[in-house]
Formats: sequence, C-alpha cells, structure tokens
Amino acid sequence: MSKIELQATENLKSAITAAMRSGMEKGLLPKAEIPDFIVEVPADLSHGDRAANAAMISAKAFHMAPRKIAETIKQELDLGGTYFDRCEIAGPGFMNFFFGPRFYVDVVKEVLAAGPLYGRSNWGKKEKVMVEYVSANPTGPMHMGNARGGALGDCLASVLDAAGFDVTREFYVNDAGNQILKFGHSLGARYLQIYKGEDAVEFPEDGYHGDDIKDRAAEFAKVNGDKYVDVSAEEREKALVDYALPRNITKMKADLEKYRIVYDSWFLESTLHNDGELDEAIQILKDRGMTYEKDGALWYRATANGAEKDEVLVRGNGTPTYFAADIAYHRNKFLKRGFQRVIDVWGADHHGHVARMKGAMDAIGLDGSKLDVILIQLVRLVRGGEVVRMSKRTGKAIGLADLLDEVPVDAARFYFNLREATSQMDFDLDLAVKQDSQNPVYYVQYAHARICSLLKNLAADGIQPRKCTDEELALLTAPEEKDLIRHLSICTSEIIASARDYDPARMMRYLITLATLFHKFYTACRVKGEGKSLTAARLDLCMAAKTVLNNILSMFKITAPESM
RNA sequence: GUCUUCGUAGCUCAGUUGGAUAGAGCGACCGCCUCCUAAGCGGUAGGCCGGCGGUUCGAAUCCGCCCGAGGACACCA
Repeated sequence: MSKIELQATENLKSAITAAMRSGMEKGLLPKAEIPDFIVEVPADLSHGDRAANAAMISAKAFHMAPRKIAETIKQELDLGGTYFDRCEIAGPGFMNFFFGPRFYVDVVKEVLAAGPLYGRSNWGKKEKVMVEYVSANPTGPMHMGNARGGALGDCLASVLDAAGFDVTREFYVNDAGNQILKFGHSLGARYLQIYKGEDAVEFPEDGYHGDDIKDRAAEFAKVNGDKYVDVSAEEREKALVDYALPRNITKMKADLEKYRIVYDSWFLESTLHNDGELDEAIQILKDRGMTYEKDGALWYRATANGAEKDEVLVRGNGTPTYFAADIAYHRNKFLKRGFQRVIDVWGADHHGHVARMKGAMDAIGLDGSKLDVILIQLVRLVRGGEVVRMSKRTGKAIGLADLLDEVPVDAARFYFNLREATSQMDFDLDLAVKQDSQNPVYYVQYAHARICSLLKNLAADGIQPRKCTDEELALLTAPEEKDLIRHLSICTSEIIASARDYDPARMMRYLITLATLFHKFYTACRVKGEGKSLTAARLDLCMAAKTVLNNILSMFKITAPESM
C-alpha cells in the first residue's frame, strides 16, 4: 500500500488549514469558516509540485484580495511536518509548493520495498463487485464489439482489484430463450439439407446464416448419421443444440483464453429458468403490483419508474422475454450472491436497456443505483487508411478470432484500452503490428527492455542493484530524475482515479508518460561508469521504474519483454 | 421525432469536481550515436477548443439554442 504521495497532499492541506487558523487568531484574517479548498497537481509542472486554491476560494468569505490572503497564509505556514520545503505565490493567488529532497528519497524506497504490490491500495474497502463482460451470444463467433468489451472489461476488473475491490469476473451465457430456439431451427435446417439437398429444405428467414452453423450440423451428421432425419423437429433440434452449444462455449473459452481473459464464473441463463428464479422474480413484480396483462402477455409497468413505455415480461405464447430473465439474473447477482456493486459492460446498442434495468432493480426492491453499465461504443477496423468490414479470408465480418490471427494480443489489449469506452474508435490494423515508435505498445515495452538490458550490462561488470542509503538516493537531483520519481509517486492515486471513473485508458496514458520520462532520464543520465554511489542510486531508480512498468503491464496482461 | 455518445493542431486524442501562456503522440521539417538498445532524445512549424448567446473575478470545462457525426428506440437479445 503506497502512501507517500497521498500523505504528502493530506499533510499539506492540514498545514494550510492550520496556517489559516493561526492567521485568524492573530487577527490577520477575519474569523470565518474556512472554505473547502483543493490541493492539486498543477497542469504546468514548472509552477510547482502541488498548487492550492485556498486563497482565491476564500476571497469572498474573507472580503480580502486573494494575493493578500495568500501572503498571510504563507507567513503563518509551517511546512515542517510535510514533504514540501518551499511555497510561492503566483498569478491571481495560487499557492505553489515544492517537494523537498526527502520526498524523492522516500518514493524510491517505497517503490522498491513494495515491489509487485506497489500501486495497490484499499480504496475499494474489499467491496464485492462483479464485472460482467463480453457475454457473447453462444450461437456464433465473437465479433469486434466483443473484442473491445473483452479488453476493457478485463482490464477494468484488474484496475478495480488493484484499487482494493473484491472483484469477480463473469460471463453470462445466453443458453436459453428465443435465440436458442432460432439456433435449433437453423441447425435443424442445415442438418436436413445435408440429407435432402439444399433446395429441398427451406432455411428460416430469421435464422443464423453463418458457415459455423453449417459446420456444426455437418459435425453432428458425421457423429450421428441420418438417425435424426425422421424424428420430430423438436427432438432433432434439441439433439443438435445439445451437441453444438457446449462446443460453441468451449470454443469461446478457448478464444478468450488466447486473449488472456479467464473468468471466475460462467453463469448459464438456463439455470434461472430451471431452478425457478425467473418465476420468483416475476412473482415478486406481480406481488408488488408492477405488472398487468394485456393482449395475452404479461407486462411490466416500466412507466411507473419513469420509462416511456412498458415492457413485456412473458409473451403471449407463454415464453419469458430476455428482459425478464435479465431481471432475475441481476437479482441473483445482488441478492443471492451478495454483490454490493455490479458493473455490466454492454455494446452501445443496448443503451435503451440501461434505464429499464435500473428501474426494474428498484421495482423489485433492490437498488438500481448499484448497477453501473458501461456502454462500449463502436469500433471500426482500418487498414491502409480505409475502413475494413469483411475478412479477406472468410468473406465474413471480422471477428475476435480473426483479429488475433492478425494482431498480437499485447497490441489488441493495449489499443482497446487506449480510448475511453464512450468514444468511438478506429482500430488501425497496420499500426498495431508496426514495430516502431509510432506504435505505443512498443514504445512502452521498449522502456522495459532497455532497463533489463542495462541491468545485464552492469551485471557483466559485477554491479548488482543494492539497497542504497538515504544519502545516496539524495544524489538523484537531475530534473529528469525528479520528473521520473514524481511520476512513479502518483501510481497509486492514478489507479484509484482509474477505478473511480471506470476508465482503464487512464492507466495506459500513465504508462506512456512513464515510458517517456524513463527514456528522457536514460538519455540525460548515465548509469554505468558514474561514481559508485550515483551509479547505485540510479540503478535503484531504474529498478523502481521497472517495477512500476511491470506492475501495470501485468495488470493489463501485456508482456514486459526482457529484450527487443 | 425522442433518447444517447461525441465535436479540441493535418491525423488520433488528453485536458482530473470552472483556474495560471490550451497539451501529448503521430505526420512534416531541422538536429543528436568513438558512450548502458537511435524501437530513443532535442528543436521548429501547426489552434476562433463546431457556432451563437448566458452564468462567473475567471469557461475547452457549467446552462440554453443551433450546426455536424455515430448509435438506440421489437411480444430480438
């Protein structure tokens, strides 16, 4: 658990508050409530390491000019218990603070002491949170939306874990309901076509037209021969679904594992139908007066929770809708399994579903505000500056498996997390495989490889990293060294911010900046061949940078190569 | 039409609950390896923050209207 940077800010805040109180007691400032001011990292670092707006924000309450207030605070300020050793007043009344040498020494020591745990915190207080993502339809292969959702959901789960949440990753398998019937019809038609000819059997208009359906039907025929040709459609389709579905799910698991996504649980929708939870959920809504019957269907009074129109729970033909199952599913997450917070990663096309799911949670007696939905915007694949829709090889839409054939997993995971979920993005296939500085994946990995190479080089001369004394670490005073250390220090708060905003892309930006600062340090400061103490101190700094690079890359399941 | 995500450098995007001269990467141009990986570093050029109003000491950020792009509005999932 890293504390120094958070502590530095907190202590400074207390010191400023104390200075204002002292000013009031001496009659230098009017006795008034101290407004809630902030201490932040200034946009322009040349201004200082931290900036406080205390003077400006108090101007109204104190009826004093901000600069005058700032002067008084500065005069009364005791920085003794903080990591700061200097304060400057600037602009309209900003107070800028500068770290003293002890800060830099302590950060390097802290990173090295914490090692793989550096950056982790208890911010989430072990709250039980579920991240559900991908949850692709098991009737066919996964598409690009699943690829982006997979990278984002998986990395978000990691970020939450690092920020101190108790995280469970889940895949919801839609192995029941309408689309499974459709799946069965499609398989049935393809199976019969094998024995009766393509023209003799009509393929359902709304069926799944993909080749994967043909392939599964053919596999099934190879195993079972024609013995399902003359049985009832129901029996035939059940046998086909029972054969194909587990194989599709196994294939999805395999594809996702290639993508380095491993779930804690695969939740089958069918269990909700089979164990009565679905009926239970519908019954509760009935009991609460949230339903009515119309045109032979059972409706949910969504309009009671502000929705524009009501929704069907059970169709006229007696089968429940996806929506009904989803209510039961989310009730299961919250109530049966005790998740305190549930995050769903969905495609942007589901956005109409968000408000009514939250409303339904309230309607069923749970708290809809504990359900957060991240809507992933569209991905366009681009090659040679042009949008590509179809795979050249298969002629079909490019899927997750196709993408991973073409692009390294490292690049895919990196790229999909480079942008916020809410922004539409272009995935440049040319860039993702390019092995040069245009490609941020390599840029970051190169920083790690450079450190490893440096270590090898020094080891050949018999120099190993060792624990430096405070005096030795205090030699790290070059601007490039201080910039790098300062960036290392904010790792924990960046992870927390990332978790708070559900924005793993923030960590990718942190990582790129970290690489930049290391490369600058590397160019400006030599490690090898300096004095013994300075070499040792710089080596420690390299180890600290390597540690943080490693921690974040492994958090995102991107490899950190020893050499490139 | 209603809802929703957006609009910032040539391109792709940052910009943290309103703050200091609006940033980065790529692309363009110019430099830097007798020295730990040049997959790197430095420099130059490039902006009416979509537009118009409003709130504020202060707006890329908040509010309203307009313009433009993507997505959603099923007894589908």
